[in-house]
Amino acid sequence: LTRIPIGEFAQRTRLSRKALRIYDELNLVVPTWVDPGTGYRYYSEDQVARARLVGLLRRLDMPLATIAAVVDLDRAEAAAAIQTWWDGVEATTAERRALLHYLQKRQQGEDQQMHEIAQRSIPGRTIASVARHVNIAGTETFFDEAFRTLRAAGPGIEGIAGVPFLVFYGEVSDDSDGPIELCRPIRASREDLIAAAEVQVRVEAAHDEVYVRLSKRELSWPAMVPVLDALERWTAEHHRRTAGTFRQLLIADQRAATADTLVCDLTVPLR
Amino acid sequence: LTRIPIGEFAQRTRLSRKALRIYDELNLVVPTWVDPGTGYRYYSEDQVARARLVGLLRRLDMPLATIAAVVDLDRAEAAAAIQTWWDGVEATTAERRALLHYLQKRQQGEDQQMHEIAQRSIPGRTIASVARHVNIAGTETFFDEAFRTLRAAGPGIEGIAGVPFLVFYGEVSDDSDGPIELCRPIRASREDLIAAAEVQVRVEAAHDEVYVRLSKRELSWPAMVPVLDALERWTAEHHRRTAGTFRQLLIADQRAATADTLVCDLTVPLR
DNA sequence: TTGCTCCTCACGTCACGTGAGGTGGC
DNA sequence: TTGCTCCTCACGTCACGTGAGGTGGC
Repeated sequence: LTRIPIGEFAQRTRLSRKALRIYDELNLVVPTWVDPGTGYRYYSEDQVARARLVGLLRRLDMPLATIAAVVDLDRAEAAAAIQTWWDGVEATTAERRALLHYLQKRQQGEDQQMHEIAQRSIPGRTIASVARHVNIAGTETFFDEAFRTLRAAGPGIEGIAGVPFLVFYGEVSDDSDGPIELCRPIRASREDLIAAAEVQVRVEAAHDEVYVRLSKRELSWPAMVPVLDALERWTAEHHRRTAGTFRQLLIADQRAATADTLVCDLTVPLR
Repeated sequence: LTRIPIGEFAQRTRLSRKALRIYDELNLVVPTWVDPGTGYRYYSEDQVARARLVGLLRRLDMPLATIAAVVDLDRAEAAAAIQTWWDGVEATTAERRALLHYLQKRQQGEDQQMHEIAQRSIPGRTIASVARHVNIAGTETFFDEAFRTLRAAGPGIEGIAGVPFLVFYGEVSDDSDGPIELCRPIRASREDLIAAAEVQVRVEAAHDEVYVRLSKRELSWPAMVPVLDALERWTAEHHRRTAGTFRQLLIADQRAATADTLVCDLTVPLR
């Protein structure tokens, strides 16, 4: 039945008053009693442990939203949730580290050309596509849905004229949703298609493209940066210029693939 | 003499327009020509590389201020600056990792009592002190200056009655400056002191304190959290209550110490 | 009664994303 | 002339720090 005012509670938990007020608002650490007249917050002794845990997780830089989920789980579940979150942090750090090593090697002039880059001609063709704005979390779902939509609307197996591909028109990341398009080259004319509002049909002109074949592992974001740089360099060295954003030709099922399976051609169209 | 508008430049560098406008404002990547009538930004071919480097460093999560410093250095210096920055990132990650392991062990009930905690009585005494608000970066300087101030104003060697100590009244971190106080127990009365505006003299009442002896390594921030928790637990188990914030008794010179030298008593006063 | 603690706005931080509302260029 | 690109505000994000201006409690 101790009634601890916010200042003392802040000292005991090594949190700031401001932080405590925010945690109150977010229902993370709610004072056991608030004076209705003055708005003064009073905490109890047994809230110290919870507040400290929150503070400790913040020191790990865990977002408050994640903390809110974690602190209401039981021991074992909480431990698992924390571990899962931290694995993500370590994975991100590993990717950054890899990108740093690439940068350092490049700065030293070690132009490690690990990828075999080539050029090929793409004939003019008709393309059926489904486009949408998605962020990273939504790509998987988009992919499934778009594929189903195209299959339902499409001209059937005999009308398919090539490997499906994704076009990325803007940046797709954690906190930004770029326009993305799933495309399928077809033999059919517009009339063969079952009407579906989402499906667009257009004719793509003949053009050249540079490409490189990538494994599932190399398809993650930071890992792709050096590859795109290499494609650009190759293009410049061959006195060509790129036209538009890059594409991913889906040459194998990603779901069934291991990290080293070659699943995709990364492609940039040329003028 | 290519005149690339912002949209095309954004595509080629895989940066957003918004980002490019910000980099322009910060003089990080400035368009070679801006139409004075319309404000349209036009970039040139040779800016692509610089813009890409900025984008790559941003992917590593380097702050724009650091990037601004890095991109204007030559190869070798830039490489060194990047490495220094990254070392800091890795150090922070290592500290977080250590704190996580502490948390995980604690949750599993493994109450690893690595530190020997004890209690002792402090007699009432007179204290001369210098206080200031500092953030992490300023502590070193504060320490030097405060020590010199105290020595200049103080009663001389024969008047000193104990080890100097630091009191932390608030949180001291990267982006917050807490009030911090360097204290020196003295035998002298107020009259013995040379007047110095910054120096305060006060009488501290007799009290008990819990303490633990720490090495230089254990004195870093996240590493201290478990130790403070342990002091709190010890206090509760012995049916005492803490009074105020913690202190660091400076029992050895930190500068000359190796990571394992015991340099400090971490102390919490009791009621 | 005097300080001290507490309260609630409100603004700044950092690097952008996302409209709104408007104009220039092909 | 119609779209498309570009422009400049302005607000939101995240977890607070830092006053300002005001009131309650011992």
